[in-house]
Amino acid sequence: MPELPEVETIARSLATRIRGRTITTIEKLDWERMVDMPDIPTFRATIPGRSIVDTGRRAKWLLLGLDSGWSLAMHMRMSGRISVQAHDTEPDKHTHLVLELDSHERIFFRDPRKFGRVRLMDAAGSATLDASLGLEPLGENFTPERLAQILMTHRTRLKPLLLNQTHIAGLGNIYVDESLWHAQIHPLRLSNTITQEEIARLHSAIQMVLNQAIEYGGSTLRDYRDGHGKPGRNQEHFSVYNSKDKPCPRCQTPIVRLVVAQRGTHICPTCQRIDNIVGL
DNA sequence: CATTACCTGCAA
DNA sequence: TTGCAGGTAATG
Repeated sequence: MPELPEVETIARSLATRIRGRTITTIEKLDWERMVDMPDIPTFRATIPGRSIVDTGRRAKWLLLGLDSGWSLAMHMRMSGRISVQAHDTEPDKHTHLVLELDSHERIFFRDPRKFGRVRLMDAAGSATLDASLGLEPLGENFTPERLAQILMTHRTRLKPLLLNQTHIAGLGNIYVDESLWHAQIHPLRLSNTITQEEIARLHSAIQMVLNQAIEYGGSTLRDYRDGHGKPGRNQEHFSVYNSKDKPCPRCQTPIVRLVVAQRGTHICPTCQRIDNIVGL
C-alpha cells in the first residue's frame, strides 16, 4: 500500500508520540515470518528496554532509530498499517506486532496480507539496507542529470525502471502512473530514447507529484492510514490512477487501463502517445 | 524479461 | 466465483 508519501506521512505523524519513549515489551508477535532479521529469540530479547531516539524514512521503509545504534525498520508492503494506539485499544486479528511504550501507548503493526516486514538492525545492517536502495527522489542528489544517467544507462521500459527501487527508491504504482501522466510520457517508452525535454518534465513531475501527495497526507484507496489512523486526501487529486474511463484532466479523453510490468497502469492515450514507445 | 509466490479481503 | 489490490523476492 504505502509508497514514499504515505510512509513519510506516517513517520511525521508518529514522531511526537513515540520519540523519546522506551519500548517496554513486545506485547504481541503472532506472525514471526514478518521478522526479517535477526532471528526471533534475538529480536524478542533485544527490543524491550530500547528507547526510540528518532523517527524517519528511507524509500518505503519506516525507520525507528533506537539507542545503542540499533534501528527498527518496518516495511508495509501492500496492506500494512502502522499506528500508535491508546493503552486500552485491543489489537484485532490482523495486528501481528504490538510494542508497548513506557507512556502506556502502543505501536500497532497491522497487516491483513502478511507481506509486511520488520528488521532490527545495527549500524552495519542499516548501512546495508541503505546501500541496497537507490536515490531518494526528493533528495538533493536527485537531479535531472542523475535521472538522465539512470535512464540512458538502461534500455528498458520506463515504468518498470521507475518501480525498481535500486535506481530511484520510493515510487510505487500510483506515483509512477501520476508522474508519467504529468510528464506526458508513455509507460512503455524505452528509457534510453527519452529526450532532454522529457527528462526535465519527468524529473519535475516526480517531485511535484510526491510533494503534493505529502501535502495531502498520502493517498487512501482502502488500507492506508497515517500514524493516528486518519486517511489521506491525495486520492482526490489523482489525474489518472484508479480513473479508468474518467476524462483526462488535460484533454478529456477517457483514461485507459492497461497492464505494464504486471501492474494495472493508467494512462491518457492522447497525452501519452503509444507511437512514442519505439522512441524513434 | 516474464511469471510465480507470498496472503487476505473485497467488489464485480 | 473470479479477479484484483498501494510490493518485492524468488524462479524460469
